[in-house]
Amino acid sequence: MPDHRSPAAPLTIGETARRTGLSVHALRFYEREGLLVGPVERTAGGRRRYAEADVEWLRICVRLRESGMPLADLKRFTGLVRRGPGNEAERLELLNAHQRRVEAQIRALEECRSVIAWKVGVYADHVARGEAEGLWDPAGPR
Amino acid sequence: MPDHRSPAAPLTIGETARRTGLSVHALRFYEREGLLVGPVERTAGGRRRYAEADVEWLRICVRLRESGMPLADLKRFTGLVRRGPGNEAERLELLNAHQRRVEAQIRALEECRSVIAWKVGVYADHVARGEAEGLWDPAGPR
DNA sequence: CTAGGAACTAGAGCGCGCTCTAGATCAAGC
DNA sequence: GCTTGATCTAGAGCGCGCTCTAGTTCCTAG
Repeated sequence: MPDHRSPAAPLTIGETARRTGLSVHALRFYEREGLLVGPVERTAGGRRRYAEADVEWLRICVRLRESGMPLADLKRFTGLVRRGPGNEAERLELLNAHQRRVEAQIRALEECRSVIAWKVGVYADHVARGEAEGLWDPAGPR
Repeated sequence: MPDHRSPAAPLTIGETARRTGLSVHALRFYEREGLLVGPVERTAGGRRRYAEADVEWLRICVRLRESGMPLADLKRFTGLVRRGPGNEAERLELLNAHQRRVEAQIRALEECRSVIAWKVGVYADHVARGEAEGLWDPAGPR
């Protein structure tokens, strides 16, 4: 079965920035830091040309970063991937650990949310009462 | 046996740190930054004595911080509270805005979680297959 | 009285993750 | 050729939120 998709024209750094949500600066920074699996291609004039695979990898990086993975861990993970097949178990372990952290984060945020919601309730009540009665409790809620 | 509850014996900075989860350093820092509603009491010798109300306020601060509120916003909120009754609507607005951000954060994290879960699935599959067959796809998943 | 730990102040320092600068080069359109 | 804007490199700088230092003072126990 033939592949209908075009051979994915390489992207400039600007286009890659737009597609990943990273800044151009950040893209160069990530590269310097070794957060890309393979070396990025260059034009004769020295400009970077990103392949689709690079963009996909970067999108995963963005997710990992968004969810709080430190650059150091991301670097470790990238290193494993760069070293090629054979260490999938290790990669899995790393991702699993991160996943657990993400879940903990979500739980923590949900708790915060409920505390804030309670506080919002207190104020909403207070405001409603105030508007109704034009009277504030001098020792009201903080 | 001393009563840790009622007339709420004032707490040392160390005890307050333990109860709020903030460091002693952070407590002093917060005070300098004007993140406390009222001035903290002092002993004759100049040591801080925190009241229960301070601890409660700090616990809210911790939740707000944990959920990503910048110190600057926290400071604004504290300012409103310090100015006393009359600006509850403004406080409510601030908290509501933050609540929306928290919800957005949770949604974002949940999306990350699902991306990561997918990736974990890919690897888990890979590892299982590899253990079963002792064979790795040279162009396997990143 | 003495020792040891907790707390005090003012201010410097730090870790993270970019972000920005400077000065040069490249590439596309007129 | 010239202009304009994107990109290049190496490295400095920054914003945030604490954290740590130095040198001193307080307080409690023995």
